[in-house]
Amino acid sequence: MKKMDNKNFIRRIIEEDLSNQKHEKIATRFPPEPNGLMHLGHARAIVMNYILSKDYGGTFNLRFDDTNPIKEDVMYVEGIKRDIAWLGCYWDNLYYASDYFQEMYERAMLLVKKGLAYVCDLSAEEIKDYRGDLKTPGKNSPYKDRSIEENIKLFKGMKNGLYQDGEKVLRAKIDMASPNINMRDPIIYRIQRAYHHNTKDAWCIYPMYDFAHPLEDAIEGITHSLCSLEFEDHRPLYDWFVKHCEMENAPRQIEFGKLKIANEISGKRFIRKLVDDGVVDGWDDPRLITLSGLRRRGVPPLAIHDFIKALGLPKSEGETEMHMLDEFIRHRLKIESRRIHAVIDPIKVIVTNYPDDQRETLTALNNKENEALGERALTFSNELYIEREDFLETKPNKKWKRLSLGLEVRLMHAYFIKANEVEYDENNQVKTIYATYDSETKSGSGFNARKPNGNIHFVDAKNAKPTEFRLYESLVDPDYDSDIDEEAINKNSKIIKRGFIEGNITPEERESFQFTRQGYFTLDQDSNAQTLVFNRTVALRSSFKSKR
RNA sequence: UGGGCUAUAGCCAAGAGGUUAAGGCAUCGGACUUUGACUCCGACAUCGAAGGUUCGAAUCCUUCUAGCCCAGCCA
Repeated sequence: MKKMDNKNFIRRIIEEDLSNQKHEKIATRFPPEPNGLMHLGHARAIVMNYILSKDYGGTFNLRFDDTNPIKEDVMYVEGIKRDIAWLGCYWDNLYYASDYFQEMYERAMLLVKKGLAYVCDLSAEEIKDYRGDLKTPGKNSPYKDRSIEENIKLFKGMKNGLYQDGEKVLRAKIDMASPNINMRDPIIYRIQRAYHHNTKDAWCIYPMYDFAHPLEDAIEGITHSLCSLEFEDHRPLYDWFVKHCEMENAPRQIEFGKLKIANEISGKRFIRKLVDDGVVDGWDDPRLITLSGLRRRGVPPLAIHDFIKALGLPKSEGETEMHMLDEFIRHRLKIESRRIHAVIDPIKVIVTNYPDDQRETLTALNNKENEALGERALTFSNELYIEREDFLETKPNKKWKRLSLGLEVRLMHAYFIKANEVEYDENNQVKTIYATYDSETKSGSGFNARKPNGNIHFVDAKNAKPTEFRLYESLVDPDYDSDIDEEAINKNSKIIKRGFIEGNITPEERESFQFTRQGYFTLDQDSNAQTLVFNRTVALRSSFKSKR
């Protein structure tokens, strides 16, 4: 796969700003609200803000937008930091919106003193009524004309806890008839007595996003403030606050399309329900596209970077197929992982002409495309396991390049074996294959007198590690074509198989392997001394089905 | 039907009046192969529609059509 890194309109803007000397260096930020964990969709914003700052020699801040204490929790602060660090997007500065509460209050007071903000006593419901709707203009609040002095006193009172929650709000004085509803005297501060994870009980008023966000950006000297499309009609307000609050730096808000993945669940509320109902095994379930889920599944962070870069930063909103990420994952794992044998669904093979008390050790390269990964010892005896799907009693067609009765295949890194007889179990399933091997055909010997009917992998049954394989399929039924809801959940999205890997392999923590001919798998934290547990990260591509 | 956006192949996405309309994923051929993998070669679009401007339009104009977002004291 060739590399690609799409140019995008934001790069163009940045390059212009740099060449015009509008900015000497740029500053970006990722501003999550700590009310849930990050998923692949957020990765676009995280990676792009990070990459852009690095590519143009600027800075990248991580800033928690913690302006609503009733929804937020330190637990998410820690989780988000961990996930972003895992992605390798190291921040130059870590800030919290709450660091700026005092300055925000002062700037809001400035607005009051300039006659650009007022305290409104309308109830939440009345404010909604006065706001009008999409087609009808709003009406002015009866409190809009209070004197500046009164507003100063009232706003101070709000801050000092003189009023009940919800009793008053501070509003910007803009235009109740604006076709842009965001400009209809938006609320700047609300009264909310809630314990804040950072500021504790210092404040009983909290700023609203539309007011807080531009100030946060301006205070940090952010030059390019990227956000998603739904904030496009908030931009006039963003600019209004920067201007009227007399901020020194005027950041530019630029909107891009959110990254949506087809057939995946990303709503925080939905994920939480799946976690609570036990449909998935926590926020880090490998079937989820949360960053923690992807990590547990074994996705290399750089594959996510590759994916994000390939997608670019468009203004259109489509749904990207998961296949695309899969390909970037394989590409990253291909070189960096050891390639070993694992039999996921075993059938026993008895090699009748190999002495029962004999065992030999063969050597195999761990990755022929990356010899730095060294080699390993692989054992061979008269009892082996091969993959159930690698055997059919009679060759079904000329394309069949696996084992059948009377045919010879090469066991990779070992010998040719020929299947002679099968034994069935009570369910009429093949239980044991009796085969003979040919000592002339040892791998590496240069034997080429006969061509085998294919090459398959195996594990020495006398030296095999019991392993649980967790094979994941889409959590969402691919055939479900209406909007994703609970009906769409694929109940068989997690398939557990029990088999073996080579006995001489000792995986490292979270090591990713290529199990030859099958796919990439990563050691799961549920592994223990008796049984290894592997998550399938992604299967190898296969043209087998389409050729059959 | 108020305002703000979007529309290029099955899926993403470059493209800024003159290019054979990049590239990736997927698909389909073929070569190679001790992974039916990898790799390599090859195939695969007239740009939402209709008009217009121009010697020349995916790019400019007009009118349509379709989809998304906005009426939280959420972000």
